Amino acid sequence: LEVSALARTNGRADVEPLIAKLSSFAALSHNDVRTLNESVGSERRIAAHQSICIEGDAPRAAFVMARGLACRYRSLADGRRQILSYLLPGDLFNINGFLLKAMCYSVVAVTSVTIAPIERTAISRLLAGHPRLSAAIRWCAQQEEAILHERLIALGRQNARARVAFLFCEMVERQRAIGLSEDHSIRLPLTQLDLADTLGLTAVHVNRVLQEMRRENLIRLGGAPDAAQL
Amino acid sequence: LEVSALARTNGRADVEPLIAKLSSFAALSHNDVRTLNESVGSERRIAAHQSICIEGDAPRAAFVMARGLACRYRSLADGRRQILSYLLPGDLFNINGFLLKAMCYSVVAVTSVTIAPIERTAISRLLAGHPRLSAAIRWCAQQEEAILHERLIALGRQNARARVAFLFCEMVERQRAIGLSEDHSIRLPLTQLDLADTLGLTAVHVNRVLQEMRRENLIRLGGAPDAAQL
DNA sequence: CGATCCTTTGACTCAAGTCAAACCTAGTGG
DNA sequence: CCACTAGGTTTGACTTGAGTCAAAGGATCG
Repeated sequence: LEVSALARTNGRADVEPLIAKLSSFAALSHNDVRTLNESVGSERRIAAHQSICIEGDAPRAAFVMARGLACRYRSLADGRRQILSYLLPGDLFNINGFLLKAMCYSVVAVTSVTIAPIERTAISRLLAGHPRLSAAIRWCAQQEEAILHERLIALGRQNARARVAFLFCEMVERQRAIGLSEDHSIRLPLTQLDLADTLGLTAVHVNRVLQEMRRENLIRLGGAPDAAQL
Repeated sequence: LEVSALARTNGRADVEPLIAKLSSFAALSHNDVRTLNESVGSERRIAAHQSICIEGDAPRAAFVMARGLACRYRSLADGRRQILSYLLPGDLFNINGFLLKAMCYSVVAVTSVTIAPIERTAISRLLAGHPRLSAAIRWCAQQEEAILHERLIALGRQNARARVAFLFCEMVERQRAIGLSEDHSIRLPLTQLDLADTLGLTAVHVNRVLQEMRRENLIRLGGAPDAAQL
């Protein structure tokens, strides 16, 4: 919010990843694409570890992720937190946020992130007047729900090893889907504490599981040090 | 909304609970109510423990819960299962189901249940042509997402006691919201195994927690034996 | 009067948490 | 350049909440 000084251009933001994602549901018309482009405001840059919105705030706008990695989380009274989901380029969030009085979770940038706001009126126009876009967006929501379900199953019924494996697979699949990975290696700029807060574990235990997996050559951590972000 | 009293026609199903729920988001017009009534088909009765839909099936129709208690769940390869959410009267499900090729969870009736189908075409008509209804339905979806988030936090970061407490509170609140409970006592026709499958625990451990809570008079299990269902 | 689910109990195990210290960067600023 | 920090990662020793197994009691219902 404060960091937005660096906002890229005067013009509209990059909705390329979103278009790519929606297209994999149904081919969008030229008109659909134009509508999308006109719906988003000028993009905003947010530095890593900066809050994007905070639990309890009144919902201000919806956003499209253009670049980077962010996560939704809730923090508990005792200081622990639970990460609820990750936002990758192309993800929409808070589309229905205006219907509630307050955000019930926080969103923070994990890496440096660029987002493109979508105004309330643009959302209404889009959902009401563009059946195909509207369906595509509902399709995204269904997918997010499915991911939440998967995570619930992981936390409820899988041990630490399986949870870690599951999260890695999710991230690989999602990054492949939006063209951020060609093979099975991804950039995953999360700390072990982040993983722990996602998977309902402690950082110490995540560490042990990761070492085990490395020892078995199930995963390979490679610090490709090129700073290219997500 | 007394309007709906006259809606109990011969053919159509009882959408009273749904109307009540949507109304708590925004007052519905006479027209909205009529539309809802016309959107649902004739109601179907489903006996306890009968499947309503099965993971992998092609989505057939959306439903409104009219009476009873149902749950969505996924079963794992090793026979265990995870319950994802409960459906109470007034809850919609599978509204966006048509957008995926296959159901990714199963739904089963916990008690005897009556549901009212909504055809695909009715959904489209409703979402496209009735902004207020459409918003109300999106609002419901937001609430469901919030419940999923709560459950995720419970499974990820709370111990058994807190998970049980959380689930009971959720059910009390939800039943009060739709007028199924006046005080803080509810009908919760779940076995301890159901609770375990919801909370990521074992039935044995749920049993121990429940006993502890009873000993401390935090809860009181009362077999009010009148067979009145949800 | 079995048969079938649930619930309870007890003894034992184990996956994951806790605590605490050491180690490793990468970044900062003198 | 180098000490100084501050996150993040490892390690080891110990604890504990929840799972497992197995058997015994209720209910409920043809």
